[in-house]
Amino acid sequence: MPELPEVENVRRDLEAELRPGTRIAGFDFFRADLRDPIPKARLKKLVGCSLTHISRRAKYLLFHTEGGIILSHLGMTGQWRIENAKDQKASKKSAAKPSQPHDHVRIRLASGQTLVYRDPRRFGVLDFASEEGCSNWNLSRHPRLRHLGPEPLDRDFDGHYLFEQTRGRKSSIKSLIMNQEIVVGVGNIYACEALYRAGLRPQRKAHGLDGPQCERLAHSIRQVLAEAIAQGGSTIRDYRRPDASAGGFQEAHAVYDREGKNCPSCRHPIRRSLISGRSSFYCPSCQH
DNA sequence: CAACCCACCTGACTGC
DNA sequence: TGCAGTCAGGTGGGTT
Repeated sequence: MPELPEVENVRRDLEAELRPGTRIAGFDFFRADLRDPIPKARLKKLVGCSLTHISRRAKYLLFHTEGGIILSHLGMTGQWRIENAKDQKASKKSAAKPSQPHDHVRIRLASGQTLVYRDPRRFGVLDFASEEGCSNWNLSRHPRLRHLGPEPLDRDFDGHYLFEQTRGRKSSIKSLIMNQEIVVGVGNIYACEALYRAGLRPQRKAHGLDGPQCERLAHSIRQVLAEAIAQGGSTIRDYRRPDASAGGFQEAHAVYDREGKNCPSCRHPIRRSLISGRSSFYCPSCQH
């Protein structure tokens, strides 16, 4: 579900809602595992620690506490929401039960707020990401983060870098930009949209792109992600911000999920084809 | 090794 | 109405 813009919006919304420095009062686990087992015992040691801030690396959310870092990946359908004390009063007799189907974990805070993780398909991840008692552990050593490429909005991601990465690569350019070892945060929606903006067909071989094309593509990736962040991300079906509101960027999609509809630029019908098993949308007239 | 296929899960939607 | 089939924003393990 969520790509970089959606995860970044969740991060911002949560951080804006939470009182800084609030302590973790407890955890409620309604599920032993998501994609992988949840390290309940490790997480429970964070009770009493204060939550200092929330950051993001790639599509991972990182909840920083005095006692370590909670790492969260939303998979396809993961959502975080905040319940306030008055919401919980209504369900206080069922405090040990989830308030919605597919609620898997609840983090109770001393402020009275509760962070709730919900994930119907359970493709998400919840992990503990640092050594006990050490909040400055080098996150790049974590097995889940170790192999990640650069952030697309950082300086080290540009056309030159992308050109270097495409050399000798026989995969499609779309698969390449969705490869999190090459560049993080780009999923199916934004890969399609960035390739449209760059005028490149998604099935083009990566090694066939020249320098200026890589320059255009890197620029398009950065641009589309930045715009999507500003619009609150894309809501196709499941994605919700922590306050349950939808994103707005789906209105700006030129090609994604628009098979048969008109290209906003030339009015040709948008086509869909499968690339590595993923639906890929493009304009046969504007993209070459 | 690079590049693919598929499983992992649930729910929504389609067509018969 | 129901039921089978298809598809979905991601990732990683196994296989070509």
